[in-house]
Amino acid sequence: MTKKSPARTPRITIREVASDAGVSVAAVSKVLRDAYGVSDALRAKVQASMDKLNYRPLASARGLRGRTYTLGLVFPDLRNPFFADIFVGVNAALERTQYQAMQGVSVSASSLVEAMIDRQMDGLVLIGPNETNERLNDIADRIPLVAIGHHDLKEARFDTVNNDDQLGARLAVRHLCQNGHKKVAMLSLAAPVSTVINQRELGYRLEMTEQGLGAAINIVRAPQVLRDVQLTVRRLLESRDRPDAIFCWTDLMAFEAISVATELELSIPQDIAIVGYDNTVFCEFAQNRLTSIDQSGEVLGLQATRLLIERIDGRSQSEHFVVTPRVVARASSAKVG
Amino acid sequence: MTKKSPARTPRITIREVASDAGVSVAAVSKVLRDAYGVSDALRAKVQASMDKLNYRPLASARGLRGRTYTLGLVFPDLRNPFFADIFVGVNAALERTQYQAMQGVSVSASSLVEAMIDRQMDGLVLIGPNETNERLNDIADRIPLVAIGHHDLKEARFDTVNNDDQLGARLAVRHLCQNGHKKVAMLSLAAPVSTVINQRELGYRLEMTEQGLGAAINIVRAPQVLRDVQLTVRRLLESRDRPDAIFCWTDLMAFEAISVATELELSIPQDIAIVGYDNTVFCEFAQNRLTSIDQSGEVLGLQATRLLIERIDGRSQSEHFVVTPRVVARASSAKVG
DNA sequence: GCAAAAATGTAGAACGCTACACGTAGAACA
DNA sequence: TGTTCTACGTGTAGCGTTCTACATTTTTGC
Repeated sequence: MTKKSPARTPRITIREVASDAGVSVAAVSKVLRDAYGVSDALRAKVQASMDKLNYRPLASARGLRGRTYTLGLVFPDLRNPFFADIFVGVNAALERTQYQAMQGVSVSASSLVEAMIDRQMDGLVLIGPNETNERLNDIADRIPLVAIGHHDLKEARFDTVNNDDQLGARLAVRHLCQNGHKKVAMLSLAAPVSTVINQRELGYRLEMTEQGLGAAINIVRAPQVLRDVQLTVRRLLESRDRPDAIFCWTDLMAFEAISVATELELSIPQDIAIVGYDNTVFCEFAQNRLTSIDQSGEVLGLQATRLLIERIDGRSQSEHFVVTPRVVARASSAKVG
Repeated sequence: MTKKSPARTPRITIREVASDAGVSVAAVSKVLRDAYGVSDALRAKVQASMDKLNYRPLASARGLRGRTYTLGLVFPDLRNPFFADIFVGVNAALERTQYQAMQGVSVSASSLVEAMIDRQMDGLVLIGPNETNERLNDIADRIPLVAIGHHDLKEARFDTVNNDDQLGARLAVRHLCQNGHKKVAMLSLAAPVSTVINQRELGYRLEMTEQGLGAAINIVRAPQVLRDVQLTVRRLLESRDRPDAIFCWTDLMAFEAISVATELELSIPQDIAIVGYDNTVFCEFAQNRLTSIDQSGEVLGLQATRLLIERIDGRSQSEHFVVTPRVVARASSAKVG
């Protein structure tokens, strides 16, 4: 089955570095790990040899005894450009460390997480995980874990990084109300993909009530499939008592809402105002001009990575970092009347 | 520096499986690798033990002797949803294999590739690599390699998967001409990110000439930065002899072009027609309605993965797979006049 | 100046797996 | 009957690191 592959030049090993520098293998390892008990002279000598031979430690071998200096990022999907922001933050945090991030994508994180554990990741960042608290705790028992976008914190044995989704939703509703929109509907997701949705729906409900619009509360849930979202929005916009604003749980959905509204020749924001969530780069485009809630993905990624490395280094008490979201107002929700 | 981490339950090893099944470690390894010389009875016994103990082989340990069953994907950027299509194809190809894909993102693949080699990836798929043929050959000498979106094939020691970018560009121009647009400009990238650009520019030139529009050839190059693209497009659209169509090298750029045109209150396609490349999901939206060239990312990903696994299994002669692109016409390039 | 403590370096046993080299038993062949 | 194959299992030496335990040297304290 497996034929012989063409011979490849063998790698430089720690042994060769040691012999080149005239020291022991253990000494080189110490330098590598920045461990205790290394004189400046030794370090310099070893560094010189490593540079000269262009030595790079092999992660698998390191992993067998210690760590691999690899972090796993688990994304729920690659389509949403918001995740790119998170990634930028992760990379910023990794700068000047030995760590490297590897991403995986999966709808149900389960099997991917196992695969990452098999591959000796030193720690995991789960983004918007569709998992119960219990399941996450199980994972955390096996590998240092940080979750971005998970709000169920009872006895969490892992760290979390979130924006305040409840507040974000409230800000969206408040902003719409301030601009004269009353019948604010919310476009949400049918399958509760994560606890994030619950928080946003809750925030929406609370703020609507607080604004005295309790009677207008209207949460419409669409499946994640493109076609179905459009159908759902169309039904909403063609309904007898059409809302005058939609708060969409994600920019991506908001763009679809804009699309349907455009097709129905409704004008935005006069006939229907729209607010999204994530403040993706696409919001800026003139054809969208989408008001959105910014949760600074970059900060989320940066903090999550920071916490993860701390955890790998031994911290066992959980920490929970929260970012305050803010409204970025654009034309799609401008004042009317 | 490194504190003691909380004790984690130790992993099940191949030794425990062997002892549970009452066979040798070597036998278990054979079953694991589907190697020659295993009776059905033995296999069944071992499988049962593995299932019972919930055994999972450790990739690092495997990597030290054989392969890790991990493939590395190198993306140039995460923002472009086109890459998500490629990823879908990759995963389809990996179904029912032991392999798992890990992604990394980097503008200059260099250091990421090194990191992936350090981490014992069995092979690499480089997507739209900004690298010379020579450099890619160097990498291919060290690890099985497939490039998606690389056209410089002289003596390539790796496989490539491409759509016919030259043809794609020709189709775009031809389509625009057929719909009555004459002064077709091309919006390209300032820094030649990959050989893909050259091919598309070449196709544009050739087809323009063939259509008798050689005099109207106009390639405008913008840096990859958002703000600069908008500036470049604005300058183009406000110029004395404004083109009546723009062929954009990427959907993402096309959306920006639409944005600027909208701001300038030009109507699409009457004042300016626009065609993109990649046929991203966003093209479908009513606010974009973007005509685009489809290069079926899913097929690209699938084929690349297939080729890579073949190569890991020992093939050393290069193969080059080409997908034929097609025009997906939408309103942004409709017939005028 | 001498003991104790601190600093610096080394040897060598793992880590979990693969793959080579072999051993054995039964089948096929002459 | 003996001989050669083939199929199936096993023993074990690494793969390239880390890390504990220990040996040696230097510094410190008095």
